[in-house]
Amino acid sequence: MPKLNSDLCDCRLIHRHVVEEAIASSLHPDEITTLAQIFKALADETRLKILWAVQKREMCVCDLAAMLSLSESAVSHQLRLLRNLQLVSNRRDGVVLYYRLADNHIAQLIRITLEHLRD
Amino acid sequence: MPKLNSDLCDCRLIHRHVVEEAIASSLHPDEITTLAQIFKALADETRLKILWAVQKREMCVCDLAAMLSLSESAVSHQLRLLRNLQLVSNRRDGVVLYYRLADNHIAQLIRITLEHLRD
DNA sequence: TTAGTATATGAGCATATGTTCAAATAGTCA
DNA sequence: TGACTATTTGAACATATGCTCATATACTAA
Repeated sequence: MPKLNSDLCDCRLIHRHVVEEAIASSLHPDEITTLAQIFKALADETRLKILWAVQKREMCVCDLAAMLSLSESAVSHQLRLLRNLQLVSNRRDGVVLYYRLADNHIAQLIRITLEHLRD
Repeated sequence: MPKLNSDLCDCRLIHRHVVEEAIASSLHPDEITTLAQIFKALADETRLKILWAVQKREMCVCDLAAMLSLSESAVSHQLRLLRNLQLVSNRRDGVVLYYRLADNHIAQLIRITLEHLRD
């Protein structure tokens, strides 16, 4: 947990105990980093569309490129990012790589957010 | 809904019906935009910390700055962004502005995501 | 092996983002 | 009114991001 060091902090402190309490109940730095990472993955329209599409059935890179009207290279770059975060996984069938959603939490997260913004 | 125009699309099409089905079940462009916007707001460690802090009790700008070890200007810029998205709201008491979470869905979203990454 | 196909990768580039700094507002209190 | 405080704002700057283009890799089939 981060700790308030009043000697090093030259900020004005209007409500010291509020700040101390906020720091005490703050999230673990690792959790914050991971949270931001997940939300970053979802914070792009191309990636959202990819994740939404491969949630239902697996798709290959050129199909995704056709669907998105984007170059296969652009799609491949985004897939690498999603792969690195283990949000998608792939299966090779000959020359073709089929991508699918690897983490059902993610689809759920998108669906929940969608419901919230609909009401 | 976006529509596949095979005359304009020069992409290779390995599985035409898969692409068409993906396009048919794709999200509305406005929904995609709003989704990305919400996730973008959550895709930054500073903003996550702010949202997490003001969910419990309202805090003023300088308190947040002290908590985050950031300049008040930096915090103010981020608060403006969150205000524009109506994720936080404020209350003035004399010279001091107190910020609080305006949208409980957001805190819920963070909590849900947190639970998911914990297991 | 060789040609061909599907995808991945790296460099480069334009735009977006987060912070700092200096200056502007807005409210308070003498 | 005028000094003071809390916050906002705009410009500037460094870094991050998403795409394109050219090239490399991996597998297939002749």
